[in-house]
Amino acid sequence: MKNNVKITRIKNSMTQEQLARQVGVTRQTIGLIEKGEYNPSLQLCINLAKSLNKTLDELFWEVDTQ
Amino acid sequence: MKNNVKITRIKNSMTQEQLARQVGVTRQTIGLIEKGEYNPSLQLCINLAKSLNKTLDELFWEVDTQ
DNA sequence: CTCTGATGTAAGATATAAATTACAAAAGAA
DNA sequence: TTCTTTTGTAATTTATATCTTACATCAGAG
Repeated sequence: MKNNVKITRIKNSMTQEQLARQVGVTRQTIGLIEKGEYNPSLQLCINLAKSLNKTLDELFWEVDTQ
Repeated sequence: MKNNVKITRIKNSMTQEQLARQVGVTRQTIGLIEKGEYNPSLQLCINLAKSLNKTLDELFWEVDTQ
């Protein structure tokens, strides 16, 4: 469940708390997603992508190989 | 939760049952996802994309506007 | 018409994403 | 050093995705 959420969030100079509020979840949920320990819902992934100005593919598609 | 799963599955000449087995869920789950009534997990979306030879964006990103 | 494969859908059970609360541990600013 | 912000993480609870079983429906083949 590796992804580019953490690196993208930091590039956007956002805290976990700020991102969490924008997408409507808690800071802990963001932390676990960044750590790769959650299997988030599609809707949350879409909200994350929009908040970070990325697409689903850029955040979650074949992250290991890029 | 609109998506392109159903049209892509039909283009690939697959039944719900065949797709379900490939991605490791039940036929009912595929049916509900195609109907837009589920908010599937990211891992399931990735499995669907790989089984259908598409990316996440092609199946789930801004489906309403394309 | 019947028969079969494919699909729609519903009820109840289970698994797990996500919330809530809480506390500890970093890291930076003063 | 202390103070504050940010992050890591754990326990418990809640919400919901998914499974299981089941039955109805629909389309096509015979």
